[in-house]
Amino acid sequence: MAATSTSAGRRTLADSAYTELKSRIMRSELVPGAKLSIDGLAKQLAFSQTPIREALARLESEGLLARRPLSGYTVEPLLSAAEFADLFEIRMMLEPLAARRAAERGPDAPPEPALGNGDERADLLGAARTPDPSADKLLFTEADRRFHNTVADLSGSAQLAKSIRRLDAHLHLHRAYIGPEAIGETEAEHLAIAAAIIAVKPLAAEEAMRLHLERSRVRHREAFAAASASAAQAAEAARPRRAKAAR
Amino acid sequence: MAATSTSAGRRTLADSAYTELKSRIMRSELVPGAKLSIDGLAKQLAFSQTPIREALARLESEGLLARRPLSGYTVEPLLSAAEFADLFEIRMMLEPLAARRAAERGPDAPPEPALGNGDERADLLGAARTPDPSADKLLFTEADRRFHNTVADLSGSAQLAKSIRRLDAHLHLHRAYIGPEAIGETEAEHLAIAAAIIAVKPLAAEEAMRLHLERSRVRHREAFAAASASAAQAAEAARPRRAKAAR
DNA sequence: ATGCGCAATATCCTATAGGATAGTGTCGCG
DNA sequence: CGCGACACTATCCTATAGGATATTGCGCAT
Repeated sequence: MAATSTSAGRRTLADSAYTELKSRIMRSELVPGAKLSIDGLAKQLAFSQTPIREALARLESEGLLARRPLSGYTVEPLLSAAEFADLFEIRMMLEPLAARRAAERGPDAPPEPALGNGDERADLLGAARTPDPSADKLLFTEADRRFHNTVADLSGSAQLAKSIRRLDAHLHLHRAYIGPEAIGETEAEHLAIAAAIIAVKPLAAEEAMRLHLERSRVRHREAFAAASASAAQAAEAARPRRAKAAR
Repeated sequence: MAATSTSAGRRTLADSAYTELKSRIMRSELVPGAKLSIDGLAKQLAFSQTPIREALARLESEGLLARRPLSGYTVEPLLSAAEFADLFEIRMMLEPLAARRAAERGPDAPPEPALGNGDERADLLGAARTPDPSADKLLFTEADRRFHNTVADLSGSAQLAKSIRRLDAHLHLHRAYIGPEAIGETEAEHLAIAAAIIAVKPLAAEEAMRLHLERSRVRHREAFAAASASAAQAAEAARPRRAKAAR
């Protein structure tokens, strides 16, 4: 699930720290601009510094954190309006292709070993279904990401899947600000895409994804203003002396 | 230059280790499948384990290394033929757009603070020029990467630039296998793209980039076979008892 | 001869301590 | 009253040591 997948086996402390910190960023417990103290986190999570360090290095590589060599890590700022538009433009190029490929491959395509577990196809409809109309926003966020990642994996192209997967790292805040009525629309569009893929209709799948992204972009645009405003004041609140610093 | 840019200031040991290890992978001193011992590297580079750990974590996030939780890091395998094709298909979507944008912005575009230093435009022609017809292959590799990254930065879209930048991580081996006559062709195509951007001709720049990628794909395809064969036997040689393990 | 189980080793993972550096607050001077 | 220099503190960076785990090699039974 993580972009940096720990294939299988034991969960090491570095993995736990990585998951925990990423979750906090997703939940907006760590607002953009907040400073992450390295041994502060170590004490707080009851880990040593080394696993924290490793987790922070990964998060920096993903673009969620910024590092200033002898000064510490800070949470990267929110997407600007221009970056937001660019992001959707890129998605609009990549994801419809992924949907088309997923449909083209058909139900009995050879399972790509490098990609997911192989049961993505069975999971497709499940992933398309959003958890609950009035459930936690975070669940919706996660479900949305999961569906798009599932389609990306089904495309059979590891490169494409990785590119798509890396894009949505910055969408968490905007997703969180989406309205409840949008959840139903999103689910319907997801189901349409899934249906086209299952029915092996490549062009329909591509078009459905394109439509979904276009509508999603409009939906998010409203949420974008709210998120920006909220984040701005949160960042302002974080500016004073170690306000939101991780204790 | 590195995808994980260390903004500015001091170079920490972790940065040095990161650069050194990445360089070794680029030079094929570390072949795919080779095992990277963590304290072996520490002794060899005369660092402690912690900075090595941090460097490895970053390289893993970039996709150059694979990690198995309690077993160590290994160099990721070379691109398969299918992945190679996919990679160029993605580049073909992203990079022409970047070239067009770079030309559209014109010479006096507001310098994007989040992006490079701002002197990319002045550097464009310099970057287009390949170092030497018969120079080291590694220099060509680096120059090629630099030119494409420069164009990506000039696009003004941070998201687009990051997406493009992340793609070329796996191209190093194939670039290294390119023939000397291809270097001249590459330079000519680069110069054409740069000229179109400088002349503020968006459509020409886009088309020039598309043409360059198409020709590049054909050129690389031949190199691909050679690289695959060589890498296969190298991986075979690395299979036996810790053959290429980092001492 | 082949497959299985056990022991030894190398390696990773984690914890703690010390040196170095950037940021902050205070004091004194112009 | 404003500004510069100094010292202090918090934090990062690096190094070393010990416990836990996977892998490897050997021996034995089938």
